[in-house]
Amino acid sequence: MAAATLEPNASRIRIVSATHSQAAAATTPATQCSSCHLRDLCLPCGMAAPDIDRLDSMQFARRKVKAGQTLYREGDRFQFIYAVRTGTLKSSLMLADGREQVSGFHIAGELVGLDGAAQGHHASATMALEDTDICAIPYGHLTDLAASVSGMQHVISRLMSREILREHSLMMLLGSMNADERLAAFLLNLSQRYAARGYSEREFHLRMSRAEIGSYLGMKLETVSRTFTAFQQQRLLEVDKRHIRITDLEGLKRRFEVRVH
Amino acid sequence: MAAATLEPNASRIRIVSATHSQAAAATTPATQCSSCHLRDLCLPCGMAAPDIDRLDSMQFARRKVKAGQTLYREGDRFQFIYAVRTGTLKSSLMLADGREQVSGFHIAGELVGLDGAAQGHHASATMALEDTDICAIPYGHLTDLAASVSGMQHVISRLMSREILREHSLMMLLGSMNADERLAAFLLNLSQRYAARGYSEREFHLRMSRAEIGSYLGMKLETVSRTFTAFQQQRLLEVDKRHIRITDLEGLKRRFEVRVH
DNA sequence: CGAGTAGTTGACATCTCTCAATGCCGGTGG
DNA sequence: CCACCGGCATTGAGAGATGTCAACTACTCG
Repeated sequence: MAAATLEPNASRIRIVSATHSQAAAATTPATQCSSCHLRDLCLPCGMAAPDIDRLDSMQFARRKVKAGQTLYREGDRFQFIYAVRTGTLKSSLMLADGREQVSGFHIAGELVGLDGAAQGHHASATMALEDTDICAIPYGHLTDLAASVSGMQHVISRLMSREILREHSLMMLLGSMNADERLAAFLLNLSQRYAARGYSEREFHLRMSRAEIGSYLGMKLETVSRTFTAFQQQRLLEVDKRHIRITDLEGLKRRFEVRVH
Repeated sequence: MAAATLEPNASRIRIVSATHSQAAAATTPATQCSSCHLRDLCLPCGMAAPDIDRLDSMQFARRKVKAGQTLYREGDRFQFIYAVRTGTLKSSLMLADGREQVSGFHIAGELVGLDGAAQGHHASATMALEDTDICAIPYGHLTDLAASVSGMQHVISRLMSREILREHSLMMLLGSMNADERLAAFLLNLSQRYAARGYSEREFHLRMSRAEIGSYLGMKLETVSRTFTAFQQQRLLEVDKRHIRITDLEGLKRRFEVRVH
């Protein structure tokens, strides 16, 4: 439903900024990892300096994705993985009957699109929730590089394995937690990710709707909304639409006693 | 709970067959991929003949795991991935309060343990549901090989990406399906996997308890049981404890119109 | 100003869980 | 050999959580 209403919007936007077409070369200047402020979070994370230099030789294309525009759709050929520079994306899968399952939200420094490596085409669709800036990393070049630079092989596996872990904890959440625990886990996860990027861990702005949060957490938007107000009444949060202030971080953590490592 | 009652059992067994200790070298003769009857499903799947020959040079150790015994535990050092030769395994994660979330069941020709690659230790535990025979594949050797054999790099990424896809569909299942759809999806998935191995797609024996199925599908064992009887009343299945006969495969598919393709 | 979108809230329906009783089976020990 | 026990599965009744439907508000965009 959300997808159905948003797609026309996406194409409207595409007409305005027609240069940003799917899978096209960059319109903005290329970028080097070594000088990127996200280098400690993103692709080069954990790499040795000489290996990062090799990455620089690849000159990743930059691209802007407007709010509501899709980066790739389910079934699109897998050519790139994408590093988020600024902004927020969501990935989602579709059931035949139109039900949407949001499989992830991605913020600055995170990598998107690895799900395509198995079959050569993307298994999910990814859309910008706000105006977003990305690096497009040609996957083929990356694996070529891995053949010559021994450390690179490890980097790729680590990226994928990290993705597997991420999905593990989502499965945990969906499989064995109730609504309170799910929302608490979600907010704490976001909080940590913002904190790692130097933003406040207690106060942030959600870029996604209640329906999108609900889909991600396996619950309906009304339940998300009710859980937000419940948390507010328990003095864990202050909520004003999409603006969140965590007033009792410890209390929130107590809701969600997961030992996800 | 399941884990707590089964662990002592595992160690009892270990005393009896003391040679099969965690992460130890094989006690059974090593095996070559090229002559394995599972080669088209397992690790070498999709590889060129010369590359498979390179695999053979690694001489994977074989190991037996008795029913109830664990292959690795959460937190164990990640050294091997394991290929199932015969038998069935389950992987699971634990919440701090003891709730278990089964994250997968693995049968012949499937690979287990890749979740450890990100952090160097396993994020889940894996246990045999029946007497099981595996190949232990040293992950370090595999990545070394990837550095010299260009095709191998691709194989590893494909394996991991496949794991990501598998978890995607589980997320879909947990996030947006009801009890009927979940159980139908589970049975159809099993059916397909057995069919791919030359077994009947309509009749098979479940190696896991109702509680384990329930944990995997995010529902309670009673609900699993009730759903089985409902399917039986609708003439979709014949169920006798763990023996399943699918009498209306198409009808079952209609329950679960997922386009996970 | 009017239409559309997002969010909140209430009332009620439905689904799944919880607790409890029972049956079945295989293994063990008298 | 049989009685007993423990584990697994099934079933019922009732509770509780979440979903559904609908009304209402606030806000944005044209």
